[in-house]
Amino acid sequence: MATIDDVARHANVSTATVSRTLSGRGPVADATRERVLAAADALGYVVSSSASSLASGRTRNIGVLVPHLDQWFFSEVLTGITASLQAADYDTALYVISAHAADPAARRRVFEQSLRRQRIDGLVVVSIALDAREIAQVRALGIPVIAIGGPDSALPSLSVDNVAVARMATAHLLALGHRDIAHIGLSPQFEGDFHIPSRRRKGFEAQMADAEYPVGPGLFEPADYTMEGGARAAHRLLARTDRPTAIFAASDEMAIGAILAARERGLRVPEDLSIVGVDGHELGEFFSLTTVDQFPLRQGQRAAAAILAELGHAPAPATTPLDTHGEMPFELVVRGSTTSPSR
Amino acid sequence: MATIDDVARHANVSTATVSRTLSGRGPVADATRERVLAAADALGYVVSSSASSLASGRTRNIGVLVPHLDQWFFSEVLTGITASLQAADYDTALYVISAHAADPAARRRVFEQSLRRQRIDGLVVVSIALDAREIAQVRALGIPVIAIGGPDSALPSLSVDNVAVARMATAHLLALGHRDIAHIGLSPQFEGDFHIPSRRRKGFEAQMADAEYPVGPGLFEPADYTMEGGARAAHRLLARTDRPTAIFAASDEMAIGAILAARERGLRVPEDLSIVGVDGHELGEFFSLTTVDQFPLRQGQRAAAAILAELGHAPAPATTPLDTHGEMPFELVVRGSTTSPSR
DNA sequence: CTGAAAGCGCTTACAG
DNA sequence: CTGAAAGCGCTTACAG
Repeated sequence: MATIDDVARHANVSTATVSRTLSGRGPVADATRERVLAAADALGYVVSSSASSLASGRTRNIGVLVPHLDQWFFSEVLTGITASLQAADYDTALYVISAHAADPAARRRVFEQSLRRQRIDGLVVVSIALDAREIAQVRALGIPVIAIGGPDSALPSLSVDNVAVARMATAHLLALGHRDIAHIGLSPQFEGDFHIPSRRRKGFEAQMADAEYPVGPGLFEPADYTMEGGARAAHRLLARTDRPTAIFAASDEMAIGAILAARERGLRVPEDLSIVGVDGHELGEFFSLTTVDQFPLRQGQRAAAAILAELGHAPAPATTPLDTHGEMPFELVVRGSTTSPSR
Repeated sequence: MATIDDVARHANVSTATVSRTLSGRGPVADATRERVLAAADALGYVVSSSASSLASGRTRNIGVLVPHLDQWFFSEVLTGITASLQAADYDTALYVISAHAADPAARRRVFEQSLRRQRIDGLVVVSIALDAREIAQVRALGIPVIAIGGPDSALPSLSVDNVAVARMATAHLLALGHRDIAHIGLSPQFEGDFHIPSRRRKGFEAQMADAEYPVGPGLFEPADYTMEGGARAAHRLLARTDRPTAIFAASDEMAIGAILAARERGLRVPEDLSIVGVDGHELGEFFSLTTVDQFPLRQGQRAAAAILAELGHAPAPATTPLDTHGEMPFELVVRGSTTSPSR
C-alpha cells in the first residue's frame, strides 16, 4: 500500500502538504493541490486510518449500541444511522449488547473495554436503558453521545414522546367509540433494559383515565415485542368472556400478531376487533394496520446528523442540540384495522 | 486517559513489558505481570486501538458487508458474526452497500475508500454478488475474506448448497404426491446482485425434471423476498384456473406471505395448498411453516470463526479452510404447511 | 503557501 | 525475563 511518503515524493512536496491537501485542512496552492491529487490518484493512495487517528485524535468512526438486530425498528434505525454516516464518510462500529440479565460479563466488557479503546468519535445508543454506572462510563468517554428512545435517559436523546404516541393511538380508538380497550405491552421483566414500553403503557392509561374509562383489570397483557408474543397476548385477551373491542399494541409486530390471532379465532378485524400498533412497520400496509408511525429511519438519520454536527460536520440541525432532548415527529396512519365497535 | 507510559511508571517497568503483559505476546515474570496488571487496573488503562494498530498492523476489527438489514436472514447472520467477534474481543465494522443500480457511487466508495483505510483485519461479505472489479479490489486488500452465500463466488465462501436445498424442499413436496408445484423466486432484475436465488430455482427445476414432472409454464413467479411480495406472487399463482397444489418459496418470508395469501382466498393450508420455504425463520413455528432450515446464525458464527482462525485465533475449524468453499448444513423441518394434495 | 520536525501511543526486534 | 530505541504513518503547530 502506498504511504503518504510515496505520494509526497511523487508530487515533489512534503508530507505536510499532502496531508493538508487530502484533508482539506490548511491552505494549499491550486497548482500544488492538482499535483498532489494526481499523485495520490496514480498511486491509489488512501490514508491509513490508524495513523491518521493516532496523529489527529479523530477516527471517523461512530459506535452504535443496539440490543438486537432482529426487530424491524432496530434494523430500520441502524439503516438510517449507517446511511447518514456513510454519506459523511464515516464508518460504523456495531456493538450488540445483551440485556443485563443475559450475559452481564459480555455487557460489562463493552463498556469497560471495547468502547474505551478510542476507536470511535461518537456513540449512538439505541433503545437501551443504561444503568447509572454505564451512563457514567459512557460520559467518561468524552465523546458526543446520543440516545434514541429517551427522554428519561440521563443522556442527550432523541425520541418520540412515547406518552403522547400512546395517547394518540388510544384517543383514536376512543374517538371511534371504543371503551373496552386492552393494551399489549412489554413484560415487566424487561423493564430494566427498556424504558419506552412503560411510557407507552402510561400514555394509554392516562388517556383512558382522561376519558373517564379507566382500564379494567386484565386489560393489560405483557408480551415480548414479537409477532408471536403479540398473538399469544391477544389470544389471552380474546378468550375472555368480556373480551375487549379494541387492542392497542405497543409495537406493530405485536399488533400484527394480534390481527393474526383474531383471524384464527374467527373474529373479523376491524368489525369484531379494532387494532392499533406503533412504529410504521413495513408490513403495516400489507396487514392494513392502523398505527402511529414514528419514522425510525429518520430517527437514525437524525441521531447520526446530531453526532456529526457535534463533531463539526454538516449543517448542525438547530432542532437537535445535543444538550437537550430532541422530540421526533410521529403520525397516526389510519388503515383498515380500526373502526367503530359493533356492540 | 491513561497511557502505557503511565502504567509503566506506576508498575516500575518499561512500556515494552507493559505491552508484553497486556498482549500476552512475549515472556513476563509472574511477579512482574502481577504488578503490571495491578497498575493497569488501578489506572483503568485500556490500550489505544489506533496506536496499537499502527504499531502492530493489527486492528482487531472485522468488516462486514451486507446488502440490507431489514431481512431476517441478514440480521441473523450479522448477529452470529458480531457475537462470535465480540467473544474473541474483536469489533465489527458494518458496511451496508446498496445494489449496483441503486447508488453506484456510494457502492464504489466503499470498495475504493472505506475498505482500503486499513481499518479492518478481515472481511465477511454477506449474500452479495460482487462484480469482477470488486472482487479484485477485495483481494487486493490482502486480508482474509469470506463470503456467505457462495459458492459461485470467486471468493472463499461458506454456504449451504442452494441447489440441494431447493431439491430437498421440492422432493418433500413430490414425495407427498404433488405434481403441480410452483416456485416463487427472485425477480431477474436483482440477479446481478445476488446469486443464491437462481441456484434455488435451478435446484427446483432439476428435481422436477428428475421426477419427470417438468415445470409447467407460469409456475415460476418472481418476487422481492418480502412477505408482501410473496403474497402477491402467490395471489397470481392461485388465481390461475389450473392453480398449483403446492408452492416452494425461496425464502420463509415469501412462504409466509403465500400462506397469508392463500388464507385470504379462502384456501386451507395445507389441505388446499402446501407451502415450503427456506431459512428457518423465527416465525416459522408461529405460522406452522414447513421449511428447509439453513441456520443463518450458525453461518455467521462460522464465518467469523473462519476469519479469526485465519488470523491465528481460536481452534481453526478444520472444516472451514478459507481456501475452499465450506458447505453448511441444512435440514428439512416439517411442520403443518405441507401435506398430500387433495386432488 | 510550504516544509522540517516533533509527537501521537503503541509494538517489536535486538541486545543483554 | 527486561529495557532502550526504532519505527508504524500520519497531523500539526511553528517558522519562514
